Amino acid sequence: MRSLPAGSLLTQPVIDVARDLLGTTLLVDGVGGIIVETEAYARGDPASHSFRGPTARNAAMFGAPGHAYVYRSYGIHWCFNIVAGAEPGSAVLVRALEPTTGLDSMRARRGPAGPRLLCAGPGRLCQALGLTGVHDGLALDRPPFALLPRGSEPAIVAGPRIGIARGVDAPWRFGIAGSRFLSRAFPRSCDGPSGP
DNA sequence: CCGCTGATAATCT
DNA sequence: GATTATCAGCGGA
Repeated sequence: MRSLPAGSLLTQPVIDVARDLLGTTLLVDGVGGIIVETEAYARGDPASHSFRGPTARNAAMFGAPGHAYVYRSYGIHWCFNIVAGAEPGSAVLVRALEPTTGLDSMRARRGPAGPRLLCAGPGRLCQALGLTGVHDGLALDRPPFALLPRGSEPAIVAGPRIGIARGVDAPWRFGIAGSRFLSRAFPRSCDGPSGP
């Protein structure tokens, strides 16, 4: 199953790619769902792993767009990025999916959980889809990966990125407005029933 | 509902 | 030796 050629969408500025990936479907061995939350990490961005230049860990970030950058987080979890952007050293962290396919496989890996928490967060998402370091550097337009185009452009909300110590002012976290599958709510938005 | 804390290991200074 | 793009579990309001 082929989709989303690496040349077109993914070579725009990484901020744009982070927004354009919302609503697309990510599958790993046929298990996955709709991307509902992303974060952009740019070259020259103090929050990015690429900020201090290429290393063994971030090598994939300096490779071709359309490949995976997977790294271990806090010694426990994995985090999955889509290498993208007009410049090398940029990537989009995929933070949450709306699960649509292979829910049983996800529960088998994550344990019994409501659909809302299966892929809500970068660590949970990787556990549910079976993503690990072996996927680091792999191309996303061929198995086990599939990245399927979205239908129409969703309504998007933006806010500061989560869990970082530097670059906290950049509003480079993006989500589908009103999604129940986000890792956290967006601040100061009309997203949700109890808004101002 | 909210906030705090421990777990746990690669990576980098 | 410090830091880290996290999560589950717990306690309190």
